[in-house]
Amino acid sequence: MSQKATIHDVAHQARVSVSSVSRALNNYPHVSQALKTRVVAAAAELDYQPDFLAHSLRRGETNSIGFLVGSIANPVISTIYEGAAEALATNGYAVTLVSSRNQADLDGSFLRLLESRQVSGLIVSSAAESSAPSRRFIQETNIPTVLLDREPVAGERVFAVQSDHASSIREAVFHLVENGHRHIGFIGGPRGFYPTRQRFRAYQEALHEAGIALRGELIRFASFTEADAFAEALLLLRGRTLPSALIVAGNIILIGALQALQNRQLRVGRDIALVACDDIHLTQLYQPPVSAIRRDLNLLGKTAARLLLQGMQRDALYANRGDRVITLPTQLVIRESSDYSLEAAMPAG
Amino acid sequence: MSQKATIHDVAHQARVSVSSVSRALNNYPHVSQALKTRVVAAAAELDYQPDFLAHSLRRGETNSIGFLVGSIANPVISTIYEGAAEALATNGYAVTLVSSRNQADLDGSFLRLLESRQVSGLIVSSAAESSAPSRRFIQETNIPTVLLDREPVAGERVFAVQSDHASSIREAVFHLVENGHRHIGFIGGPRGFYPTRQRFRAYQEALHEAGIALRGELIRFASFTEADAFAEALLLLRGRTLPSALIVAGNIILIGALQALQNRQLRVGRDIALVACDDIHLTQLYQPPVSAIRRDLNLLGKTAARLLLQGMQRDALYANRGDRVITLPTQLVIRESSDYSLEAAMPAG
DNA sequence: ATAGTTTCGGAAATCGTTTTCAGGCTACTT
DNA sequence: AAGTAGCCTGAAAACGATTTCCGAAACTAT
Repeated sequence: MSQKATIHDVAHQARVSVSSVSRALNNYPHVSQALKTRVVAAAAELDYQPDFLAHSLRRGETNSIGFLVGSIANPVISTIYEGAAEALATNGYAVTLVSSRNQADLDGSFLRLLESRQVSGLIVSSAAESSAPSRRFIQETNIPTVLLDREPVAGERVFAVQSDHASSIREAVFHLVENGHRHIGFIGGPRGFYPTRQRFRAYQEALHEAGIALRGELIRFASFTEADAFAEALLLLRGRTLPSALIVAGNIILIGALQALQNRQLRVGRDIALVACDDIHLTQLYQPPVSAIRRDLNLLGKTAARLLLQGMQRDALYANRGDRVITLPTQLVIRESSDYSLEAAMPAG
Repeated sequence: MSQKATIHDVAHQARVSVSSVSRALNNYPHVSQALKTRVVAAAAELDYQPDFLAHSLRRGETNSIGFLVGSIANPVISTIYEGAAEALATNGYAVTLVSSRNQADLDGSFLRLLESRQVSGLIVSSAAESSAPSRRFIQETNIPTVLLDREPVAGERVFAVQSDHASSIREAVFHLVENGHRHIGFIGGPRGFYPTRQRFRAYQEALHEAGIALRGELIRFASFTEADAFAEALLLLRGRTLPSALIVAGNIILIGALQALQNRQLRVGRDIALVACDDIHLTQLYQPPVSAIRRDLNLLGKTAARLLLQGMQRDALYANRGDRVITLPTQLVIRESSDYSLEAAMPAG
C-alpha cells in the first residue's frame, strides 16, 4: 500500500510548482486552462486528496459542524437530525454528533469538546438548554450557533428554529372543550424544557379563555425516561379527580402515558380522550388512532441547517438581514382517540 | 475577546521553551516536577487548550471515528449508535456520523469522505453492505473497521458484531408451528440486506425441519420505506392463500405490515398471528401486544465500540488474539399476537 | 519599442503542535 | 580526577497544506 500522495507529489507529477497546484485546485484567478487541466490530471492519477488537517489548520476552518442533542435515540430528534445532516452534507460539511443522553450537567463539557474540535458551526438541541454553563458558552462563543426548539439566547451569531407548539396546543384544548371536556389533564416533560414551557403556557391560557379553572392535580411533569412518565401518569390517573381528557407532551411521555392507561384499564377514546404531541408511528397505528400534533421534522432540521449555513458566512452579520429566529407551523391531527363528544358518551357526568 | 492561547504563549508565560511545555503537558518522562507545575499553572491561567488540528496533523491521529449508517432516523439504529457513542466518548473519541439515507450508491463516497477526514476507526452499518465499492473500500483501507450486523469482509483490520437473528427466527417458526400454523408468511427487508438473508434462511430451514413446504406466495421482500412495506404486505395478504401467521423482519416492515393488516381488517392475534423482529415500543403497546425478537441494542453498540477500540491499538494485530467476530444473542418474546392455538380458534380450517 | 498585464515558478512564512537532536548539567563509576 | 551515563532542557525540524512575495517570462496594447 503506497503512502498517501501529497501536494508535492502532484506538483512533481505535473511538472509544476507546489503553489500552482494549490492555485489550480482551489480555483484561483490567473491560472491558465492548460496548467489547470495538467494539474487536475495529475491529481486524479495519483488519487490526490488534500490533507484535511493541514488544510483546516492553515485555512482556520474545518468544514465540519457540531450537533449536540439530548438523545439521538429519540426518533423525533433523529429525524430532525437527518434533515439537517442532509442539507449540511450537500454543502460539503461533515457533522460530528454528540448525544448527552439527557445529562444536563454534561452539556457544557460537550460544547467545549466540540469547540476544541474547531467546528465551524453548532446546532444545539440539548436536553438542558437552561443549564447555566451551556447558556453562557453559547452566549460567549463566536461559533455561529443555531438553537433547535430551545429558549433563545442573546448573541451576535446565535440563531433559532422552533416549532409553534402553542397554537396547536390551544387548538387541542378548544377541541376538547367543544367536545364537552372540563377536566383536561396535562403531562409535560421537564419544567425547564423549552417546548414543555411553551406547551404548558398555551394549555393554561387556553383553559383560562375557555373559562375553566386550572386544577393542579391534573397537571404533572415527567423527566425524559418513559419509566418516569409512566409513574407520573399513574399518579395523575390515581388522583382525586380523574380527567376525561389528557394532553401528553412528547413521544416519550406518550409511551409512559399509554402504559399507565393500560395499567388503569382505561380505554383510550372511550373512557378518556387523548391528544399527543409529536405524530409518530405509534399514534397512527394505535387502536384507536391517537390525535396528535404534527410537524415537519425534516423541514425543521433542514431549516436549522439553512440558517446556520447563512449565519456562517463571514459578512452575514452586516450584509444579510435575514431572520434570526424562524418559527415553523404545527398542525393538530384529530383522530379517534379524541374525536367524540363527551355528552353523547356519558351525559352530564 | 482575546485570541486563543497557543503553546508559545504558555511557554512565554512559564518562561520555558515550547518543547518543554509539550513534554510537561503530555506527561513525558524526564521532566522535573518544578517545571511541570510551572507549566501547568501557566496553562491553567491562560486557559490553554491544545489546537486539535495541529495536534492531529503532527500526531497522525484524529481521535475521532466515523460512523456510517443507512438511516439514523431508524430507532433501532439510533439506539445502537447511542450505545457505541457513549463507549467511544468515554475513551476520548468524537464521532462523525454519516447517514446515507439508504442510498446504496452513496456508500462508497461517504466512506471516502470519512477517510479524507482521517478518522482513526470506522463503524459501518450502512444500508448496502453488499455494494461493490463499499466492500472494496473496507477491504483495502487500513482504517480499523467494525461491521455492524453486516456480511463480514475479509481484511486485516476488519471486525464484526452481529446479532444471532437465526436462532430466534427458528424459535418463532417452531412456536407458530406448535400452535397449529401451516401457512406462515414472511416479509423481509431487501434481499441483499444481511439480516434479511440470515432471517430468511432460518425461516426456510425451520419450515423444512417442520416438514412444511415453502410457498412462494407467502414470501415477500420490501425496501426500507414503510410505504413499500405496506404495498408488499398488501400483496401478500391479497394472495391466493392467506397466511394464518406472519413473520415480519424489522421495525419499518412492521409498520407497513400493521397498516396492511388494518387495511384488510385482519385482527392481529385472532385472524392472524404476528411475530416481529426488533422489540420496539410499538410492539409492546399495540393492542394486542406483538410478539417480538428482542436484542440488547445498547450492548450491540457498546460491543462494536469495544471491538474497535481494541482493534485500533497498534500492536493489536499480533498481541491480541481476541475474537474478530462477536455474535450477540437474541430472544423471542411471546405476546398475545401469537400466543394462541390455531385449532382452538378455528378447528381444522 | 515600450509599457502593462497575465501566467507561473521558487522560496519562504505560516498555522500550532509534536518529536528529534544535541548540548549542558549532575552524579556516579573506575 | 577523568570518563561516562542519565536526566533535563532548548533549538529546530518536521507534519502538509495555504498564502505571500518577488521575479521572470510571455503576451497584448499603445
